[in-house]
Amino acid sequence: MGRAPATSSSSSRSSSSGLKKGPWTAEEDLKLREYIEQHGAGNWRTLPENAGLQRCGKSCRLRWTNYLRPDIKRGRFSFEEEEAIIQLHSVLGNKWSAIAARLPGRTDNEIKNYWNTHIRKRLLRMGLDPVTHAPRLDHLLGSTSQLSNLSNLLC
DNA sequence: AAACAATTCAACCGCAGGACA
DNA sequence: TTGTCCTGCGGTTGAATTGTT
Repeated sequence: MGRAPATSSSSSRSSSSGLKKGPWTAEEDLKLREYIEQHGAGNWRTLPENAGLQRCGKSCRLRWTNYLRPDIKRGRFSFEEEEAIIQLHSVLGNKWSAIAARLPGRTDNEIKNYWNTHIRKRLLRMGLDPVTHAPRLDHLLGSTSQLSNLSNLLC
């Protein structure tokens, strides 16, 4: 293994190699969409140059898979979808791509974001551990001091 | 209306692993 | 077997948006 990253490690919005970073413009979206519709994705590394984009292939692939793909279902998650995510997460854990594969039209990135911003908090409010889905011990005991007392007893 | 805090989510990074020469 | 290229994944960041005081 071991090679230079495909993209600049700089956090600036345009790398020293001349590649653009940050939010995509409508014009860039159009270029990428039209290119893939005509030629297919093919090689992501060479796609930006062929499509006339000042982006790295990785950025193009991410934009396509998470936003531009025609089969993506946008908008809020339904109650059924949310329940499905919780159920799948209890079995698969943080395997977001595996969960996304079972939810047509949803991307792993979208599910991961939704989990971290909505579902995780909902489970915590319900007194459930978002990792194990089991009732939280500290929540049941009501305070951290009681928890430390318990751990002292166990030692 | 303004300032500040909290939340959301698009986009990034680093790494793992498959394919291939 | 080893090194390189490429793709895909999970975790994280930070700008934009929304809510609260």
